Amino acid sequence: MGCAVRVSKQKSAENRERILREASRLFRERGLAGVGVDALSDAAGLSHGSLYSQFGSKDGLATEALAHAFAGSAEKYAGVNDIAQYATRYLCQTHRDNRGQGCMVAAVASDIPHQSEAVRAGFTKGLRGMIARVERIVPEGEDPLATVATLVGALMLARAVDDPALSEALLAAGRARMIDPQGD
Amino acid sequence: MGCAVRVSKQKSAENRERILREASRLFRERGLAGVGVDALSDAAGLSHGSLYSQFGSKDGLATEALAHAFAGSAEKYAGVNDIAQYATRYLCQTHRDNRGQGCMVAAVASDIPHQSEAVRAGFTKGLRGMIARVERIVPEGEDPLATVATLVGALMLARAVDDPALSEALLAAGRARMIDPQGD
DNA sequence: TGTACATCAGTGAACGCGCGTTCACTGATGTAC
DNA sequence: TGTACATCAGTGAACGCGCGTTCACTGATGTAC
Repeated sequence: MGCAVRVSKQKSAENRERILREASRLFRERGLAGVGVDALSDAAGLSHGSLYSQFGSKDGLATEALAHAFAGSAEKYAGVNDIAQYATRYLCQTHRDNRGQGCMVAAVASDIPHQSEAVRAGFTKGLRGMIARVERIVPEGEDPLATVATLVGALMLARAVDDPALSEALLAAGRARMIDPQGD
Repeated sequence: MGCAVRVSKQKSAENRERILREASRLFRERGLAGVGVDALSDAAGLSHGSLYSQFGSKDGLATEALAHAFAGSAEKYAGVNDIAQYATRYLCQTHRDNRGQGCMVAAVASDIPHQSEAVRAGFTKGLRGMIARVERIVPEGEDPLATVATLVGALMLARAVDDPALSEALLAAGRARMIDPQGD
């Protein structure tokens, strides 16, 4: 029955890609500590040993899964060229409700202080990417760091609260701040 | 040797208070999933059984520890009556580096979607408290929800990144946005 | 006030479970000739 | 092109460990008389 065997280079690369795709989804959905190696390997249809063969440790996989997710975000927001469009796309119900395909920064930010150096470094690199993207489209004189903080904070809080009205209000407040920074 | 015995009502109330104080510190320092019941009871100098006697479950303790921390924050910020002072106190290195005594919202925000109904409800209540405090001191026309999102987001990201310069820049950007919302 | 006894905060051994990791093994792939 | 063999991606059993929770028990506290 389904015995372990050597696998072609192409198949192996496909497996690696699939592990990263599923891991970056699961980590965003449940947090870095919230997914075990069995859940990770099951989602990719492999045994947990294959995961060690490819990545060495759960931490190694987490580091690469972060990079994988950040690469996806870079692609997704590449064509966005004004801050209103960015905020509309970032602070919407779809993004709020689909953690698994969304922003890794907002998904794991408060886990990061408890992670390894490698993971923290990967997170920092990904956040810098987001900052650079925002920097290009932010109005003259606005600090892109404050804009990113508002985007990330509003999305995280909208996901955390148990009141749908407050959740929507948080998203709306963030969008309004981007589009009309003076308030009403 | 140190046998289990009944304890006076006063002693029991002191124990309860000490558990809550240590639990709300540890949860903020290491996250809700990052502290086990043994660590929690050890920190209070009791056995883990006493914790179940007082709170029923880890989740029950977490719910009360959240409320305890939020009550502390309410007291701490009660006397703050302009947004510049609030931001200066909230977005500083001391607050960033002392998670255990700081804002519970920023400490556990991205853990919350994975918690029980009771914990989410407690978090939402605490966040509403923070919003109400900010609402009173925010300039006319500014949305307090956006202000809170910026404060929380900036603090969380400042804690997450591994580059001290970027961390300080995130805090400074948040402060500047509060004090001079037009940017430079 | 003094005595008898029920209460219950706290103890500590034990539970089943899932965690991350190790390791001897498999056998088709890929390579050397 | 055909044959012999080393490589190594993936398998699955096993590991020690810490998790959250249960439970029979203890004995000073607090109460009823």
